[in-house]
Amino acid sequence: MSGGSRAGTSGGGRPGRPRSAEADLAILDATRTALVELGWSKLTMGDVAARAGVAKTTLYRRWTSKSELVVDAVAVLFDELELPDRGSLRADVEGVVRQFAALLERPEAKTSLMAVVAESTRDDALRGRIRAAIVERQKRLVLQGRERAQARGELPREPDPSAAARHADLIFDVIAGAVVHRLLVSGRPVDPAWARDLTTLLLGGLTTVGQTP
Amino acid sequence: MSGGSRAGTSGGGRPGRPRSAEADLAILDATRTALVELGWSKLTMGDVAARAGVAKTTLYRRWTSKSELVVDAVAVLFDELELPDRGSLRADVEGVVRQFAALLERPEAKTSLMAVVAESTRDDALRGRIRAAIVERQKRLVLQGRERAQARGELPREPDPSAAARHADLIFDVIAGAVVHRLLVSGRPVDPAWARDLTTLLLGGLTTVGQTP
Amino acid sequence: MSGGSRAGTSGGGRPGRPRSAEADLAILDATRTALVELGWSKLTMGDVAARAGVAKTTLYRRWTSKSELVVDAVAVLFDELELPDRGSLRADVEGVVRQFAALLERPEAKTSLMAVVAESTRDDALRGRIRAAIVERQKRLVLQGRERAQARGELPREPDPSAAARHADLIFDVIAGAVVHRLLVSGRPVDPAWARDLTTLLLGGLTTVGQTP
Amino acid sequence: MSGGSRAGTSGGGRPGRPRSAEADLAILDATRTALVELGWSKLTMGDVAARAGVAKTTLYRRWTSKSELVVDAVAVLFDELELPDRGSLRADVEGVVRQFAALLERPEAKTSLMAVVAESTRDDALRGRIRAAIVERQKRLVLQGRERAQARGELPREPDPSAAARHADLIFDVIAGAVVHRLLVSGRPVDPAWARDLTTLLLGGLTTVGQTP
DNA sequence: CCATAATCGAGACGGTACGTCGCGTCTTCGG
DNA sequence: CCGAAGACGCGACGTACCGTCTCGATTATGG
Repeated sequence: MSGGSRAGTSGGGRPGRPRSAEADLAILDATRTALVELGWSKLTMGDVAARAGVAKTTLYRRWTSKSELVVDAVAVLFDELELPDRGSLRADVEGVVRQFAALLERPEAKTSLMAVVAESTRDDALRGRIRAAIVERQKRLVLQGRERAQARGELPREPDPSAAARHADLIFDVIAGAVVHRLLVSGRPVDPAWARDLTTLLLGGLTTVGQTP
Repeated sequence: MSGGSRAGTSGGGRPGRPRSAEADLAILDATRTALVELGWSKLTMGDVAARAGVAKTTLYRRWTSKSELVVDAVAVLFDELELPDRGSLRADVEGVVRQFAALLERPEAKTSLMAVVAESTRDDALRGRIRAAIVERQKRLVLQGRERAQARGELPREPDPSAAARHADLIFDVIAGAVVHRLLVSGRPVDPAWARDLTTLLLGGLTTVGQTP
Repeated sequence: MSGGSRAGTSGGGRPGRPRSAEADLAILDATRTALVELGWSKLTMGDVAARAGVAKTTLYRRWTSKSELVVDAVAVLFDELELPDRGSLRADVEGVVRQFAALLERPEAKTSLMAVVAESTRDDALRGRIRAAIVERQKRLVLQGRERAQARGELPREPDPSAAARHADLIFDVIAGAVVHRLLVSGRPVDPAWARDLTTLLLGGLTTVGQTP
Repeated sequence: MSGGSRAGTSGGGRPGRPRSAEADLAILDATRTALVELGWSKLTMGDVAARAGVAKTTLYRRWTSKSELVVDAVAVLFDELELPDRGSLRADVEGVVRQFAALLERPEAKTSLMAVVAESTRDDALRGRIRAAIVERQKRLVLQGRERAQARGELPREPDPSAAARHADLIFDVIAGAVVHRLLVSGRPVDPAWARDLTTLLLGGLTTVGQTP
């Protein structure tokens, strides 16, 4: 979780005292709590360490920067994303929209997501971490929704895989981007009416896009 | 510009030495330069002041935080946005998409925009400043494009003004959101093909949305 | 008072608006008040100006530094020093001791005297101002006391004027120095017993010194 | 030395990295050097830190104000004070006078002593620090001189201990006060003639005072 | 009766230093 | 080797005063 580099628990193990797994959890918990309380810019490594009842050293041994720590702390929220089958493409799309919105309205996510994205414009490693921990988890829903719609016959199967990827990327950027923009830039809620309108726009556009290779 | 709080042209001018207009310009210039060089997180108030040949106090007298300063410094970039009439709704939409993208690929904008949005999740005054200085300037293009399309007869005139506003907001969130997400989150360029695809999706969806009040 | 450089009121007077005499008094008053409240190190020029209801410019036009201002503000306290004839050398000496002490126990004086002396170790102009405004006023009492004692026949007249000056200087340094040291360094009060003891010591020593030219 | 608050030699030493003793010495050295170069009022904490090759925080961790730092830095000068037995009371007294004077003519001392005394009029903790670090070291010489004179039979032993203390305090205030006043207020040197005159006055007065309980 | 000129208040200006905060590293001790 | 504790060098923060400089508005004298 923290870096994917833990030695396996079995098989000898390296010498010396092993790292405390409790510490990891305590730190990530503390990070989320502090994010809600303080927001991104007031959050400090020292404060997180203190809340977690852990020394700063322990923290830096696992995460080298605030950004990486926050990405990992927030990532778990995106594990909750799931796409229950609602029976129709329209219902599924609307479900995705609302799940994205629900997640982004949680203060931990709202406060930190834009901030780490901003940081990542100058830090490729961070960008990779964000993609792996967050973006791909979101994208999975879009892909899953398309798969179902195709199984239902609501959408044709795209024979060209690269075109298929292009379309999925576009849909994803539109859904995620529109929701984020609505919430954080326009500063207005994602209410049912707006979710429905966005869905309608997407469904209307989907066919058109599909037809123009 | 700096605060919108000048005493106004009438009256007799308030007592004391007036603020230096040169300083304002020098500071905003210095801010943009420093943003390009250092990025948001390495940018410091003291550095900006030094570059502008100005005392730190002069800077704090006008802007109370880095965020506000950067918003004002970046705002002028968004004044350049214009919508030349390209003859058709499709061409105009694509033009808007590419202008947004071109702006967001400038390092001053890319680095700072997400950061100030992140800050604004905890600061309503900042949110307002962003809206006034940046968002409204972008939205204007969308409104102007619709107006032209209606004049050309490509789009029907929406009789209900609140529905009209809702639709315009949606279109704006989709365009701006998708472009931002593509560039900063997905980390891929807004090339002509993608711009065309997004435009196709929007045009396909526009009619659908319009029909469902 | 402020600089001794005013052109005489009569005989033309220079052009332009004359300086406000009220301002001078208000400033010196404000200085004393602020000294009592804040002490030397917390006293600021801006604060004095504000208390006096005067612009900083007005203040700097008259005094170039905090030290000079404070010397002038405190000087008037030393004008009150007087030596009523108490009928005997012993009584007069004790009177001088107690007057010095009474003055130095006033907070304006206590706080500022040592401070300006400290400043004067690096500033000859200030040293001169202190001597003229404060030290000479104190010394006058010692000279006057000796004069009376000589008139009474309690002390012989010293024929050599330079020896006379030397002795007076010594006595003065001893009285003033001992009182200051007692109050500010040792931090103990100049009570009647101590004043009597010092006087006794001085009277005992006076004859001895006088005899060794 | 730095604050007298070390945990003591017993126990086990408190947790965490211990404070650097080198830093303490470097800071006090730097303070003395800077005092000579700049004087009290131009001395800044930042400058001292830089000279000592130390961070400002390290400095503030040990001393909370310029005054306290300077007291500790100057205190070591007063450790050098010693009273070699010169064979007679007169010679010993004159020795004390000249040692005080020699010390006060060193620029570190001259510049700072009055300043910290001035500060101490508003700060009891500082006053205590001054007394412990400086005044008591001086006073020791006076007590030692009296002891020797009594051993030699030049002075009677005072049976009443409180009267003995009172007399010693008086002598000390007179010597130290007179020397300080001569040097810093009157601004004249403590030359041999003046030292002899002061000594004569003291010796003449000593007997008198002793006789009046 | 106006021109000249120094004053006044106000407050912005370029600076310097402040004392604090957070960073990320290091040094200690104990487990 | 880990972990807590905490000192360390560093760099930025935002504030306080400094002493100077415009401003417009007074208030004198002198032509």
